[in-house]
Amino acid sequence: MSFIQPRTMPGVMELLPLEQVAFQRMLDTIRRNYERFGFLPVETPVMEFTKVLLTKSGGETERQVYLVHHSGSLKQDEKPELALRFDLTVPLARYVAEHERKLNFPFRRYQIQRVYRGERAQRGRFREFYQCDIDVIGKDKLDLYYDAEIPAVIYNLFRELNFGKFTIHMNHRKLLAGFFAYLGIEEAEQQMLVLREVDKIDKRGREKVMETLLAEPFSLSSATVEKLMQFLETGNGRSNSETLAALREWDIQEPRWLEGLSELEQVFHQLARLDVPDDYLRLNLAIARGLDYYTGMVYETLLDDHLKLGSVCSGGRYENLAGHYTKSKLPGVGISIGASRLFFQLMDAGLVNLGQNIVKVLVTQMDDSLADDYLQITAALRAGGINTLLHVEGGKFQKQLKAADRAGIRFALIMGGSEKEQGVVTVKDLSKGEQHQFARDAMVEGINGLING
RNA sequence: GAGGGUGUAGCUCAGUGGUAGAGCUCCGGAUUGUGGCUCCGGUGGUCGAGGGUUCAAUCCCCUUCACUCUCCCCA
Repeated sequence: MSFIQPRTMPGVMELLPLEQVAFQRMLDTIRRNYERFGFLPVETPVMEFTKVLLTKSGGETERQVYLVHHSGSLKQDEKPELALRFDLTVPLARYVAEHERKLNFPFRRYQIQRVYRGERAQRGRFREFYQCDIDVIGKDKLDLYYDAEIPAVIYNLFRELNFGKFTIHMNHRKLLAGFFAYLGIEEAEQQMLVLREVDKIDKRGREKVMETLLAEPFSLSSATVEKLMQFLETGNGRSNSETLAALREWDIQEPRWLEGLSELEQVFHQLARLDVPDDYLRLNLAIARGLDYYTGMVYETLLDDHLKLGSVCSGGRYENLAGHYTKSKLPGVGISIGASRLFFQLMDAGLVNLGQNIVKVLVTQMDDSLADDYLQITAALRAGGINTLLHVEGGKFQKQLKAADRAGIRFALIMGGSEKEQGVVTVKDLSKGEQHQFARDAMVEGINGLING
């Protein structure tokens, strides 16, 4: 008998139970913070009509879309009617356009679901992964306040996620566009290419990037490159307010520049009022976040002690969410956390605590003649809201403790003949090696005290 | 889409032209009511698959599959 090799397709993240517990915790924290800021949950189907998904078509995304058909449906040479979503923004656009009349604007939604991309397998890169998005969508216009609120969400969320110090890097697309126009680089396409090059400074080094920009196909003048670098490095060694002041000194009259600069000033002003400490924020003129549809503020969040992970949360402002589906103009601002990649990388870096089981107590079986008591104790603990497991298999007591320890169960409840006589139970805290005794009728309170204390 | 790398035990990897080892894991034990440490013992591999050279291939050659990395792009 030959077996089929049990394996998953590459590019999916399948976890062991305790890892899953840790991952779930992370998602819970994200959800809790999103809700605290008044975002409402939305879920959309994994599949959408291909027509709906591939509106903007072309380029990288289309190449990565999984098309779907069921076994009876496929007519040869016909593009399947359905496809798997590759992000949550396009489904959101469809959702908002479809339910426009029933939604309250500004519409705030959060969405934590999996998306699918036909990626080449690579470390930390998935074909199926979680995105945790929030967006605020306005009708016709959307107050700049929301652009400030976004970093406030990030700040509160990542504080609670507790991955150490982090920095929210911010930039403004209009400021960039204005500056490029000032440099004489008018075409958006060309700006994108230059920005992409600039984005590689960390990887390739400043000199290399400058060389590239001077050479074909960019062929920028050395004066232009000089100015560009000077601009991009404005924030280096400066506080955010100093950077803003330094930008003012350029004295550029390009309208987009002025608008971007003024918006940045307002956003930083409001962020201070929202109690987001300035050292968690950084006006970084060099970040440009790929996605072309951003038109205003852009955000990237980096963990200070793990810069290699890259941005763990990014997003920005866009002019019109659902132009393909409705006449209404729907500007928005939002962010996305790639939870699967983030979790995977944190696990890789040893930053995920995998020791904690959601099961808190293992009721051990010291004495077979007390089996009925163990059943009652187990039921009582569960009734008291404590996640409890009964080690019905019994066996050597040592092995029972070992089983609890290995499973990451913190407490072992022990009751042998002597406890039975005294009407008490012994609770061993395996994480500390301490033992406590509680009266049978006070054990729930006692254990809860240990869990919370 | 372009270019590299690697396939030997559950995991991480050694190794030799004469059909294989280590560490970790796992299982059992070290006086029968106390885990993690230590010690002892044990399970476990058609050496990715197919073909070729050879008396003989895990090792050499060819093919293939799988995995993986970089670029691209992104979460």
